[in-house]
Amino acid sequence: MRHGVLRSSHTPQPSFSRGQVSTCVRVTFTARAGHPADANVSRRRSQTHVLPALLAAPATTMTGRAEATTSFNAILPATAHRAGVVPRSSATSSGASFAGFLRLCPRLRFMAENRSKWSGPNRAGILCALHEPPMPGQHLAGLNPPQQEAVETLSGPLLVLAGAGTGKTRVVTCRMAEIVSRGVSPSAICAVTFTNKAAKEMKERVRKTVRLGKKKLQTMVVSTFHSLGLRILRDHGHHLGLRKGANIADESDQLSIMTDVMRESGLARTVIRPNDARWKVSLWKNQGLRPDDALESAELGVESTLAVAYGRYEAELRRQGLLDFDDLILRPLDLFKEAPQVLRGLQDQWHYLLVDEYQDTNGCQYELIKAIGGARRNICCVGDDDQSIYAWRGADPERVLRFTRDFPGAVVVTLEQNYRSTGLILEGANRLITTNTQRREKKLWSALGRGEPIELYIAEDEKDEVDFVTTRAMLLGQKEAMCWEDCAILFRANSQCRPLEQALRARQIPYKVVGTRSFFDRREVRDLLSFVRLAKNPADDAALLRIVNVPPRGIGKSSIDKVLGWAAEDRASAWSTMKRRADDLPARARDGVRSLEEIVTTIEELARVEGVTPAISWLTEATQYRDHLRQTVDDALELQTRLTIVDELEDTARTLEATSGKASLESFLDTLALREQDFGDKEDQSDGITLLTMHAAKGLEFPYVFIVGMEEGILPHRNSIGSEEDDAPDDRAIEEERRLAYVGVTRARQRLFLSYARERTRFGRTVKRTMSRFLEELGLDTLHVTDSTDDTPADPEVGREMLRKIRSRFSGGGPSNVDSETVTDTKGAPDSGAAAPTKKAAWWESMDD
DNA sequence: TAGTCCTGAGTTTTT
DNA sequence: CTCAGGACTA
Ligand SMILES: Nc1ncnc2c1ncn2[C@@H]1O[C@H](COP(=O)(O)OP(=O)(O)OP(=O)(O)O)[C@@H](O)[C@H]1O
Repeated sequence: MRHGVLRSSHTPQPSFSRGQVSTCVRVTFTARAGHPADANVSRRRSQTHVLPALLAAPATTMTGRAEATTSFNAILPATAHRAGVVPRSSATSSGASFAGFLRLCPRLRFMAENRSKWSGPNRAGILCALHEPPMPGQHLAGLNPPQQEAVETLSGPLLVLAGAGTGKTRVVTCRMAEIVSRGVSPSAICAVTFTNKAAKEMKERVRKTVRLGKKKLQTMVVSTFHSLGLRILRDHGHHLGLRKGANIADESDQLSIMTDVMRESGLARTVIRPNDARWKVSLWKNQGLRPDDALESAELGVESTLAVAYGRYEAELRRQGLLDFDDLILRPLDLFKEAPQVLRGLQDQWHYLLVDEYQDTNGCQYELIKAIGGARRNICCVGDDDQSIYAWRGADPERVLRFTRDFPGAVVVTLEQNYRSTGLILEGANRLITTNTQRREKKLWSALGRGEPIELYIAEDEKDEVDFVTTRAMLLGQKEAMCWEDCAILFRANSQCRPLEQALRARQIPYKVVGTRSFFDRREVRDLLSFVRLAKNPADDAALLRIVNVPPRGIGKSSIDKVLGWAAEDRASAWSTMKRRADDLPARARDGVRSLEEIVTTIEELARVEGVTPAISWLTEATQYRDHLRQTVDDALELQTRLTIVDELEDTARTLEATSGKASLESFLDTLALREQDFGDKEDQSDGITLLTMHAAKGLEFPYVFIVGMEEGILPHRNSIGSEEDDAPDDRAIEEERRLAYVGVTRARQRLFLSYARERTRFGRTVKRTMSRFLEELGLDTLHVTDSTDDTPADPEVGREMLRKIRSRFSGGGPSNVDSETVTDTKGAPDSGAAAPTKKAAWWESMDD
């Protein structure tokens, strides 16, 4: 078959989007041999490139089933080898390498999974190879010998220590399946992960692996550490004197409480910013240091004053019946001391504990798990010291290496085969990580062939960089039939996300953002939830203060101060005091208190009787929150955004109750506080490119990965580099950054695109940037580099550089020309606009257009 | 009490 | 540059 250009002749739907192509898009496959540009394309494509293109054609043009199967059978082994995906010896249509090969073909996978009409003999085989593991009940079949050993080691401490993509998580899920298949009740299993995303992913994998009904399955605990801690506190917190309605303090509550206690402790915000103070206190808590311990270990001066403030902070939280995130881990430990019978109960309940990403557990989390493991010590941890990226939060990168000391007699299993990435990606990752000195040496190899080289794009500026990403992504959609959902864009900091979103939106490429906290941190959400919090826990002064006069109801600053004064005298909560002594306030304020009281009690009643959804709807009505917004927000677009946020909050309640039945205010607030549920009603995880930080990406994988901002100052982050005057750069910090880069790189299965910008506009100033040291360490000479200005190596001569810039502005594509390949194809398939996949722009996205 | 204007600080990563 | 929070005035 000749190479050619895929051109959609009917709907502008050149890219392939799962779930959208129920009817075949007609694609003409035009051979373009002889075109001057083709020589270039062919040469470049002679590696794996050709493969997806070939597969894309039959998938869209074929109608007959027989044709489909024969074509696949004919093409697969040969092409696979030619493409370098599978070594010749294993390039057959059966066995593990076939599976590996299939995983690299999103299009094929899509067909096998979604086109029920296609039922050729290979379908079962393909599905079998793709699904994880092959079929429910056959979980052992998809494992290599060391994995099997780990899965079958069912008693005593077990550590799986292995590099990225070696199937550690698969071990965890299959081990759970194995436990269940031996007749153990799923309720005896508790699996813990670090992030919501990972927990969700694991639940999904378990669901596919275990042969169990939904009911039974739900008795199995698969959750994050924090949600596990909260569960324990909710069930048994009364032993600690924990108030029934204890609320979870969000970041801004923590901040305002911290600001208060700092003032009381005589700690000026110029000395240490409240946010930094909060951060430091959180670190103490994560290390398991109580206020006394902190005071003892603190250096004299600011730190010891802060330790005092820490004590007050804790007291204040307790007074208001609040828990901060760290308490969710810390307080269960107190509980176990206070009420050993509770611990014994848990030990009896969970006979099997599993911890994913063990390298990220901090001191307290370790204690928690160890305690629940008890004498049975039936703890299975999987991890990779090279992927430890949470030291800043109290995790100890060496903890995973200490496992055998912490749990004497532990079985340790190591895995060496990487099933995720193609060779060149893996080699780069290995080169990068071996630069670290503090690490355990590991073997890591891949049988997936060399694959494509890692690509590096050197952009002119930040705009050029995002242009590159979107252009390249569209191209991959057109040429390689990339599903949007097979693609992810990774970045170091959340702030890098916005520009990407804008660019994607401009091209109408669908996307989804993972874990951005922006929804929950919106003022509208926090306001409305504060009413709910108050309804649940009248002692929650933080919540009261936020909404006491929102929307304005005549309770001004002086009234509030009065109430706070009385409350302090009586040692009572602000809300109860306010209600009790409303008559001592000015008439307007008194009326305000009465109406607030009415609102709060009604929320509670409504929620109790009818559920959260009506309670929230009623709340927005009763407070006339929407009208309030209409009055205070002038900008029409901004208003629209905020109104939609209110809608989305209602939808969130609705979604929660639709999936798990009538909910209590508590479970609603908890779910939101722990960010366990996506915001709004988008349970229908629409297809789209995934945008997420490298931290959030840990444990996930994508065939196509972009990593942006490969610059000194971003990755490694400048706070980790150490200041210029500082002679001793912080090696530990740099090594963590390097591990972070390693995590990012190892998310990619098939293609990896790195990029950085030569200059960036920050705070209105244009700043020159330099390439990340990690690029050098990955092996710059192995990267396929494309420069924004030219493909020839950068010329130091300034004049010529400028000339090039000018020239590129006039050459049709604008300054954002990607590599020659791109240009060629854009000509072939005239910009058909963004792919069809329509994504209704989510509410929060319309904000900054 | 509520709205407007101005200053100054901000960019790490998660629950 | 942009947004948030503080000071100031009606
Ligand atoms: N024995 C196996 N045969 C074929 N594929 C496998 C095998 N084990 C795991 N895989 C596949 O390899 C990929 C990586 O597996 P998994 O996510 O479990 O790795 P991991 O070690 O947890 O990675 P990370 O360290 O990045 O979290 C997955 O796509 C998984 O399906």
